[in-house]
Amino acid sequence: MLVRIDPDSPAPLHAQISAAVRRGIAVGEIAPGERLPGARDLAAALGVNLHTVLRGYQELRAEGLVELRRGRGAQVRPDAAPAVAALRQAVHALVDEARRLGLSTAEVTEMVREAMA
Amino acid sequence: MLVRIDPDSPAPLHAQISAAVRRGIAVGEIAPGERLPGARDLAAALGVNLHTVLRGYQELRAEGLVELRRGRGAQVRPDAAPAVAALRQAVHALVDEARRLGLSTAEVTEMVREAMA
DNA sequence: AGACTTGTTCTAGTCCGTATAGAACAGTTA
DNA sequence: TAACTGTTCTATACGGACTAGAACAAGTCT
Repeated sequence: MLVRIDPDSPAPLHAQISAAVRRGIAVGEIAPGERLPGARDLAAALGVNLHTVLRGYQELRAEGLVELRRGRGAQVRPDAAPAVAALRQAVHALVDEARRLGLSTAEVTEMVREAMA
Repeated sequence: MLVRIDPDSPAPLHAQISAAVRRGIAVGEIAPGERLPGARDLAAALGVNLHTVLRGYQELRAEGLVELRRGRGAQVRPDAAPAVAALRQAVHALVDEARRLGLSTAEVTEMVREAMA
């Protein structure tokens, strides 16, 4: 499991961490039941404080994606997964509307690129 | 034109202001060429500082939705087509969800490219 | 049982973005 | 000219994000 962080991003570090794990689950990089790296280990690897990582993990727990237990660590809940399918569906709806307006692929992807920036 | 603000929202006030105007354009509440309320007036109406409103307006200018000129005020650009604004809003929503999932810009644009093909 | 690991909780401090406030400035309009 | 409107500047206050260190509690492993 790989977690990347951008210190220059306006997004809070804890949000970036939870997003990275969320993405891993959504894409299938992280399987349900799998253990996440220990908070102290990940904090050291990212050059970030322990509490920052814990906060990201706790956000994931609040969403029901992972379980946190002392001694055991953070574990992806067995019933976690979809999300990406829903996103893909939203993309289709968006693309249909864009096509109806006569926008090109380049124009739409550029809008996405701008919005992501 | 009606702009609503929620002081308790975690979203910054300037972002709420620009979002409200963006939505107004998208839904057609605000027509292209129409003038937005003066920054000082809107600030007083919302119980907010002048600079906060101006910042929201400037965000809209950065997106190409409005023009700002001294003495004239804020004016919705003639080419700010409501439909496109609506699509832009949809893109924003999609991008927000994608970001929440931790997807990269490349991954999202690729999903769009596939869907457009 | 005992040692170790891991999340939990607490206090405390720094840093930065948000928002406020006031003032002076520069185009636009009537 | 006079009033209006965005622009720019300085300054202050507040809160969230992040860091830091420590003690604590539940689970794991030998």
